[in-house]
Amino acid sequence: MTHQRWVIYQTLAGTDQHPSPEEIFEQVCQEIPSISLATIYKNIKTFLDAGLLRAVSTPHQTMRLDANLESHHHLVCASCGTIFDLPEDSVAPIHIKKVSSVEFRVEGHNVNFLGYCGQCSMQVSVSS
Amino acid sequence: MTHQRWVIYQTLAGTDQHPSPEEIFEQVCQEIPSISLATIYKNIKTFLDAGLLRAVSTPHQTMRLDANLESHHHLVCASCGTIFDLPEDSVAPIHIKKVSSVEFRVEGHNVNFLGYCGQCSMQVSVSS
DNA sequence: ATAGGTGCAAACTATTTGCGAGGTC
DNA sequence: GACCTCGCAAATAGTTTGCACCTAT
Repeated sequence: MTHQRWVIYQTLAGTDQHPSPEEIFEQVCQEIPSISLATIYKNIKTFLDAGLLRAVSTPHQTMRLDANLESHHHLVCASCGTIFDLPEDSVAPIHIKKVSSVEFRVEGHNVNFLGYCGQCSMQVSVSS
Repeated sequence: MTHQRWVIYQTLAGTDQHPSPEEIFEQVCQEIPSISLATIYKNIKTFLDAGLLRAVSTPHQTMRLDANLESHHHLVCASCGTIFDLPEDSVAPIHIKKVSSVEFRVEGHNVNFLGYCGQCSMQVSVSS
């Protein structure tokens, strides 16, 4: 809608990198030197809410630790943030068919299933 | 080695939750009321370095955004943090065989392959 | 005219660091 | 005794918010 919103979105859409808010800020600054970092954040939030954008990692506001060193996967509740373990054998084996163009040495992988836990699932159903 | 380190580790190992540093702190506080949050963080770092502990989400120090709304996966470099996209069809279809005991409504999933990108791969080889 | 967006500065939250005191081997 | 760890407090990084002004419809 506004010029700055447009430029921010173009910057995000026009890259295959996965920029941080700070990086967006620096890029947009070249077009709109007067822009403020707060505007970047506010717009990112708007885009996220609108579903035009996704954050790459699972959305914990803080670090989450795991002393279970065996390979396993996670169920992450999008609402309350609770993480449940999922034993590796609950999921069919995973392997990359071909690593397109990128040179990359894979050491491990981890699947995050995003969804709603029993509790939140109910609350959402009730409140909607 | 020290008492506090022992208690912190026991707390981490003795839960199937995925606690935040803050939560660890509160738990350990009940045994060692004089402990400081900085000690928790220092020990977590020690454990992470030693490989006794893992952080659940991919380790960006900051939010990473993605305007590509199609389902796809990520290659995350453990060294430099760069994220590469991997088209969904590069990976065999994923599905949960059975959701063990947990009630959970899955809405989506995402695979993160952790490893080393071409650049960092070389540097590691050279420096080691 | 009105709703919503912007920029600034201040507030917050999560995490890290420096340093002197104290515990461990 | 040397070295590492602890606890405190201050510093830093990332993100959010309040507010007054401005702009598009």
